[in-house]
Amino acid sequence: MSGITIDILRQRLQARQHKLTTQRRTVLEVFIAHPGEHLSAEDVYGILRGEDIDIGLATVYRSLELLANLNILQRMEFGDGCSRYEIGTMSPDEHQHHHLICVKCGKLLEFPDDLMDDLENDVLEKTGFKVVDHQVKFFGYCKECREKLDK
Amino acid sequence: MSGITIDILRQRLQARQHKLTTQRRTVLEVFIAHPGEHLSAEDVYGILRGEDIDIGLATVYRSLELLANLNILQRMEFGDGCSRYEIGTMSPDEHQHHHLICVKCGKLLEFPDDLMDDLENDVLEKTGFKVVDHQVKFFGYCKECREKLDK
DNA sequence: ATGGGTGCAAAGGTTTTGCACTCCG
DNA sequence: CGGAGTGCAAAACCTTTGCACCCAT
Repeated sequence: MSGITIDILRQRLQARQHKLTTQRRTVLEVFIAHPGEHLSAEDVYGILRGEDIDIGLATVYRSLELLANLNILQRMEFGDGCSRYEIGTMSPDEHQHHHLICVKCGKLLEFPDDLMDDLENDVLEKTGFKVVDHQVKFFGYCKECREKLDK
Repeated sequence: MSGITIDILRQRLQARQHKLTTQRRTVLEVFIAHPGEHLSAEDVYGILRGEDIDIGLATVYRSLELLANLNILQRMEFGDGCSRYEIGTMSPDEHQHHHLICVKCGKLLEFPDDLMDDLENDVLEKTGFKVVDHQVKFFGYCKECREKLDK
């Protein structure tokens, strides 16, 4: 449950004197309707086109960047040549997840985000760097691929 | 101390029946000569050009991809529009580092990689996914930017 | 009404690819 | 020698930008 709503978008846009346009609302709605997916600009564009909603690809790019700046979406790179976005959590306390990437089959799994607090406190104590967010990618072998290897 | 040498490159190339060319050796030497830097293809190309070494940009791209596949280089994205590479550690036991990215000034800091083993064991127990490598990015405010904010 | 936002197309930047030539094994 | 590897330029992508028009506020 992400907790992000159009109302939150409206509030954060207002705080920066930006306008709530149909396009920006629509882009966010795509992410609300596709929870857990890591969508690229082209993905979002395609989904909207499939719903017969007219929007310019450049506008999708601009909306994604804006939504990321508003901390509504989180931008990430999986090395497939394009940026991907995922709906972020509403509060920093809510649990995010790590990404597990199988180097054999390429599958992307998720894992609840825990145990990072100790590490972040350690960073603050030793460097003075105050962590507000993190992104963790694990590379390895998923269960299925490991079972195949064992054979 | 990364421990990666040209000999290791030779070995790993041989294991896959690939050839040790001057270009591949030269690209790796750039990383050996620039420890701790996160170089893009263009960076490597520029460095070699500055040393009057002739190499094609496409070859740099191909070498980087190959070296990453051989687990000699590690590929990473910092959201500046290009892939960057860093020399990897020779053994999984050697210590890597996390990346701290200041969202205010953009500075990139590093932090010794510890405390991840518990998390990786947890992943294995709960999902069957065997982690062999990880990449951690922390976003936040560096010491200098925090001091400026406090004023 | 007015300035920010959009759409389109063109430009920009990174990375990949086709093909003839080179050179490692 | 033979085939993998290289260099070059073109192509393929992803993303950004300029500008005329549109529409939230």
